[in-house]
Amino acid sequence: MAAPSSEAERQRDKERTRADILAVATREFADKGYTGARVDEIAARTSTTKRMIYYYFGGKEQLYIAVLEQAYSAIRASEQQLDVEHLDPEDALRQLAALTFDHHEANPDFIRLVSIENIHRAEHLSRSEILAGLADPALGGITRILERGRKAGLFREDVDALDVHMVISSFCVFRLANRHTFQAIFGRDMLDPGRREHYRAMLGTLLIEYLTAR
Amino acid sequence: MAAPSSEAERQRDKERTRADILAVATREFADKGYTGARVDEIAARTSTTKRMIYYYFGGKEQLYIAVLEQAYSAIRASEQQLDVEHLDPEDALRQLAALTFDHHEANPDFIRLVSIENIHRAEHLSRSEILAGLADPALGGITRILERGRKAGLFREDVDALDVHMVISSFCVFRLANRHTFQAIFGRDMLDPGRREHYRAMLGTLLIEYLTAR
DNA sequence: GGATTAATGTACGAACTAGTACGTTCACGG
DNA sequence: CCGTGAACGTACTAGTTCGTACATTAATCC
Repeated sequence: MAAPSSEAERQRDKERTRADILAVATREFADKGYTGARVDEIAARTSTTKRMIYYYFGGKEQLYIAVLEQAYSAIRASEQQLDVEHLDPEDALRQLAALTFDHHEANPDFIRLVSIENIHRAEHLSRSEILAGLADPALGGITRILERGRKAGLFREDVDALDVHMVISSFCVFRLANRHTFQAIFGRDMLDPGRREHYRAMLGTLLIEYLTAR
Repeated sequence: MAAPSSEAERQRDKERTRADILAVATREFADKGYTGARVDEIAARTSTTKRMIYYYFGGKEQLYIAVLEQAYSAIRASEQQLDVEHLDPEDALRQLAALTFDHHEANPDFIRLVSIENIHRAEHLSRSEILAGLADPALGGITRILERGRKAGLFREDVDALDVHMVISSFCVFRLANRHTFQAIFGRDMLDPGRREHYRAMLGTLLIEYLTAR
């Protein structure tokens, strides 16, 4: 019975096992934090065993770093698909902000991982090798829009792309990351679909009014 | 040798022991997170023993809740001291934003506790009894400023106090809570003293330009 | 000033958790 | 079709961590 080496369904599959572990680990770490996550729990939810986690990743910490790297890479990849060069600066920025808004809302696990990593003072991310490639995708688009806007005399000069990125991120990240204490204290769910458009538009206007002031 | 019951230095002091534990626990929880914090470590850093943690607080979780409650109470108390009724709406809002900015910067442990509590989906804060008193101090000032600004025809109508509070918090919280990954990725320290005034003024202008648009 | 209780210290245990030693099975090249 | 190594499973261990039983000392009340 010749081996069906033509992929599809093999009993032993390096890639699939690795991906399975990584997916389960992502949920577990995002859910419980690095310290709260349990290797045994991750193992139990995979279709393989704990032994394989150590076989493929080496240990809990390396697994966590692999999770972080995959999560960041996925987000940045989707950010790079943005094309707003054909729009005028104001609309371009509104588009970009709205897209980031959508991205964050669609990826709550990523936001949680970022929060968790910040609790750990980014000690794992700092050691990661993918670090170098993360800044550009996030800033490139903003930089070009800002340049065009300034050349047209529309935008103020005392703000750089990183500042703009920070405002966008603050707004989008806070809405997800802090929604639980916010909800507990103020009784408002920042993710309520009925308020979604309000916030999405608000961020764009906030940016534009600030950048075009005077 | 009659007892020096006139306070000052007693060997056994309910209040002092409790306060000591609470202070040490605040640092430990803010530093390591709820799961990462170690009861033994907290005990070791107090001038008393682990036994006392269980004697006064009952357990790790109750201690954590006590830490949360104290931290929130302290912050809200300082917020209530704000008095900007004598300023015109624009300056009043700028003042309020700047004060929040300063508060957050001065209390990094509080910000970390909030992040940590959000990772746990506010399950502890939700059960706390001080919850009811937290919303008002944070919103009262903004509500009054907004009202005055609207009556004067200065401010837009489609934004409420909670929205404004959210923008202020996003900005201030993000700057502290996410500074580590931000620094790792972009190489910029959002807490750099040289950029402090820039960000502090930026938040005020951001709000005012948005609220007074058109 | 003796009894009572509040406050404190010590030593220990039961449960959990990351990691590993060792054994097994499947795929694949020759 | 068989040897070899990659992929996988089981059972265990060493160390940690929350919590407590038990013993003790200081303050306070009558």
